Amino acid sequence: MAHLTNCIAMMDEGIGRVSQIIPQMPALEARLCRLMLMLGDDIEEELEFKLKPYKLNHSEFLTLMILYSRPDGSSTPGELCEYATQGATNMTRIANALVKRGLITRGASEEDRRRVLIRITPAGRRFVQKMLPPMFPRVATMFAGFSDSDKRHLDRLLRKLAGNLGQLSENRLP
Amino acid sequence: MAHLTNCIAMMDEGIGRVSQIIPQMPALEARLCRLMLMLGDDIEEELEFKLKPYKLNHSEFLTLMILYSRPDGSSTPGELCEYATQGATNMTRIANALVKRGLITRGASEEDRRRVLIRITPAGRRFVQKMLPPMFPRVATMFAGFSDSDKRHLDRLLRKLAGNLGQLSENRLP
DNA sequence: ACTTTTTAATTCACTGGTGAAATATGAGTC
DNA sequence: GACTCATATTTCACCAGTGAATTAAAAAGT
Repeated sequence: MAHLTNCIAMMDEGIGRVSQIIPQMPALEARLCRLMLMLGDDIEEELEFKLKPYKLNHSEFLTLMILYSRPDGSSTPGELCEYATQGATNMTRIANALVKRGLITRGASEEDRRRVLIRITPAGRRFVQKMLPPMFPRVATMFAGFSDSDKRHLDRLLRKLAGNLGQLSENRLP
Repeated sequence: MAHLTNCIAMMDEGIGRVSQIIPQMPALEARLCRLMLMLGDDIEEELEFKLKPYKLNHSEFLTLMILYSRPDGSSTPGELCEYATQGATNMTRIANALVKRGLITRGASEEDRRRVLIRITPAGRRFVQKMLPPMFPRVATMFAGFSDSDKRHLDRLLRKLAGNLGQLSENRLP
């Protein structure tokens, strides 16, 4: 049997038993939470698998895609940290790796000399255009059997969840 | 504005622009995929935040919870790897950490002497019972504003997605 | 104008997690 | 019953990511 299915079955039983011992637990919500975590991990694994032939990891890929999606193909480490949800430390490493492969360039900013300007190269663009299409079939397969309304529903529910999570994370910072 | 919301807005724009350049991209599916990844990361972050006061990380917590949820409170490293989706190497480290804190015990199995028997201690059970309830409010808040039907729908869609992902990961192993 | 504070990026030391090899036991087979 | 083969765990060397300190430049306060 598929590993994921197996884990989910085990999780269902486990949460069932725990909520018998501790009845005030929000069992349904905890289940949804665990499901989101498991699926997130599994999608990440799937993604890393598809990236392996290109010798990229998730965060390098994401960084490159953000640059690719920019009208001017450029950004700064700080901004990339924000959108790739990475620490500045790690962004330094990511940029090092991508520069070494000639997919991006790094140069000093003219206006603000503390800043570094990161720009995707023509080679970087070609690389993205070559590697992206082979990933499409598997992405499409992930949602096989989903009707249009299923997809819309899922999108709506996930964004709603995102709103709540956003509030939670704001409450914990200050 | 909340970081997550910001990232999602940026992702929407980015995918929009990329799918103009590469129209055969399954844009809606890619969006759902990215949403799942972002939310998964964010929920993980939220979880780790709640675990920090107890000096546990996600995988240690999950391992402890699996043991707690077992009728006999015991398992083996191999089985825990399977259900916590961890490599054997890391399970050794996790077990070391939990043994050192007196939350589990590790002993040789009688029947099969290759195996190691891991068992939650009374102290481990007390620890779980003390740390779990304070997490409930935030879990409940995650799904604030979700009707019962929303939750059922989300559960159904996530399990459907899990089924598809299970197939994908089977196809890539052999 | 000059000191203080803030912001951007990097470096360093560390934690968490992985793959490959080592160790040890059990199972199958001739 | 010795000989492969498979299974369970651990050890070792490495990769990815983080927090704290560092460097450098800009902005704000006086």
